[in-house]
Amino acid sequence: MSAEDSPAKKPGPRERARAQTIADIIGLGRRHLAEHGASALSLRAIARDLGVVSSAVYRYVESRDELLTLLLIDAYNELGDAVDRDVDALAEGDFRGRFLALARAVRHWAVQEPGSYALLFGSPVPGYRAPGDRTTEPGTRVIMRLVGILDAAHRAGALTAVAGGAVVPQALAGNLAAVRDELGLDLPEEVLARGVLVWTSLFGAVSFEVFGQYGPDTFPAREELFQHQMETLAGLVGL
Amino acid sequence: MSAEDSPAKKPGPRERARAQTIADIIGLGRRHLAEHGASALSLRAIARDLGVVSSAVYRYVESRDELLTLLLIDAYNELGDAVDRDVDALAEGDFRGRFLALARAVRHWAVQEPGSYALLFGSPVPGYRAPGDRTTEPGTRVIMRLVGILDAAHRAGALTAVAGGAVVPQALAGNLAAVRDELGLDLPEEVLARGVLVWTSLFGAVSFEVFGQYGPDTFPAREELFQHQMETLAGLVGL
DNA sequence: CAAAGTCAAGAGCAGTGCTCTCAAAAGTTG
DNA sequence: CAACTTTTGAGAGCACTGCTCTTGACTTTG
Repeated sequence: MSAEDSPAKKPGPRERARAQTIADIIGLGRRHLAEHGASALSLRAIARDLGVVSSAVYRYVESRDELLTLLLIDAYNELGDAVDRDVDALAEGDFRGRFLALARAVRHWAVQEPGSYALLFGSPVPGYRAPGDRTTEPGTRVIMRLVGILDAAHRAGALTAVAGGAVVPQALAGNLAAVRDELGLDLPEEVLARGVLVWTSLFGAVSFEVFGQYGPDTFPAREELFQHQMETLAGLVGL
Repeated sequence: MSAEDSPAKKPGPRERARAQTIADIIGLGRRHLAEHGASALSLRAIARDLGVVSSAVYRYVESRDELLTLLLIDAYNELGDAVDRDVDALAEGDFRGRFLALARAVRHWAVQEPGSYALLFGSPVPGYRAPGDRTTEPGTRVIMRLVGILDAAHRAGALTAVAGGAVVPQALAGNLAAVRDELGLDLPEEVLARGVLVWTSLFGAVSFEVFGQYGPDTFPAREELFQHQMETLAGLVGL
């Protein structure tokens, strides 16, 4: 975090070259991620592609885990940017449209970058634990955006009351209230609970597709399937 | 593949010992899976635990991928058995109860065997592709059971009509009709579509929990959260 | 211009999947 | 029971992995 403690001293030709090399490594890392999967990420292979001996890479990246962290942050931010872009393209008051755009953006990015998606939302990499202080902020951008849409819709009175809501048990209501207070939201527990369900369901649907859980040709109309699922989920929270 | 062409000749002391050794290897494999993750599965480590040199293991398991396949089938069947057990414990006509039991069984097994769960529903293992002819049958047991419950409920007229159903687009309706015919179901497209959503959402919720997507202490009441989510999903399909 | 800092290379350690050869053990058969 | 056949385990070896350490060269800076 406090690596460059001098906020804006002078870039210098050296740090520029160094930053460029690190960026190249991340780029190659993403390619390897997409082609061979997260846990097959090899610093040696990256060094080869970089035209350099393996040990040289350690000058720029502390370890394989460090590279994984860099890729994690990079991927989270790319996903977050993609979501922001598509959501912001719609009117602020178009809550349902914004939710559907968010969902489509997640799916689109995931299908296009299955390796990175697997790193973020797939099985945890065996010996690796993400450093929370650097990954939580980028890692929560999508859910923040999602609850933001819900909250805005609720504040605008645009959420239609949903029927057949099961009661939220005491313990869960407490957790939800804590989340609401921490994020400064205005949503009732029932809506927040359904929002969490929508969140997990969205990624469940995307994961099924990206990880190949559907049969090879059970759902050729995957786009339509996903769209229909998201519309159903939108209805579930009254959007 | 057609190793034992004589269906039921004589077990023989040799094949018995061999089968036992393979069973031991699978058992150790499952332990390693749980402790170090799917892609860190090492035949050499298993050989060590087995008290044998690495090359000896290849006498029993063709390759690392073959062992992965064996573990995959084993895990699918364990999950299937767990689900069957819990579902069958309830009356045939208790459709909603059976669905909730199925969901709880999936979650329970997943939490208890995160390694195996990750192998089945997490990121695909880099160089590995499951042989469909041996894994599809055990791999579809849960969804078969789920649609079975839905179909039975529908045939019994126990599915309450759900409001606000988005229309199922043409292409998707075709896919769903094909699935329905192939499985001999009686469900209308709208219900089947929602059934698929429930399916993916169930595993989305479980994956979030098992893969640690929730913050470390955002939802201490995970049991209640899951239960509430499943009840909401049950309502979604009219159960 | 020389000191300080940075860099790539190479050797080396311990681990991996997998193949091969060879001798011992075990079961099967006459 | 002895001879034969099959199965088994051990060991060496290949190519790969992450990572560390030392060495020599190169660039930037005071």
